[in-house]
Amino acid sequence: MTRRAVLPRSFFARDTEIVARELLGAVIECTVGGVRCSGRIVETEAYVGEHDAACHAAAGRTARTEVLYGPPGNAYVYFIYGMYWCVNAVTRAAGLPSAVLIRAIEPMDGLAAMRRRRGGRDGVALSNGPGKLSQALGITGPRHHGLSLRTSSLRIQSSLPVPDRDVVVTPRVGIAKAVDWPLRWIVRSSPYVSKLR
DNA sequence: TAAAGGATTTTCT
DNA sequence: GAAAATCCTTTAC
Repeated sequence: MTRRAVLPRSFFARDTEIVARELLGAVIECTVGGVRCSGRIVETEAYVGEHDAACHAAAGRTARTEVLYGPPGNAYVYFIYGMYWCVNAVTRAAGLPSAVLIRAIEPMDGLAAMRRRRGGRDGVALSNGPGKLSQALGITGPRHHGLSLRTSSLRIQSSLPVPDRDVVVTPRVGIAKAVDWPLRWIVRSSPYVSKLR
């Protein structure tokens, strides 16, 4: 089995845009009930602070956004549209609410479990979206918790960096409040990037 | 291929 | 009470 270093907190304690870029190629892993699933991150999105209209912290410090104000390297997991979960890595420093949403992964380990959780779907439909990959990896509540990405069963590990020529930045999708804020990073060659709108 | 509507619950106004 | 960092199905062109 390939050994990968779990990313240190210092990795996340930097500008959100940089972390979003460098998370491309990293491996996110989640073990539930002894079953380990993982995938290579191919799409991320940065949410930077209270002045970012699309960031949940734009609403200020509330019970929901408390995790965003905590230390970097924690996972901000939230429930959306009454159905789906989304996973973020908290960035910068405590008191500076910001995070990177993991938008798509290429499945690596635990294919059978991912297919089962995704209702028998396969191929890119397995994880080409933030709600899909969370479901495939088995990531669920409690609401907006702050599990450490170093010590919990949900981890992000280093991998080979994705070369610049294979990376593109595009405007955000699906967020009417900040469509002109180009903080969405994707691996151009990956078929798993989410659908453009 | 694109657009529209539904599912379903939390969150903040 | 309205909107939401989504996804899936159905309907229209």
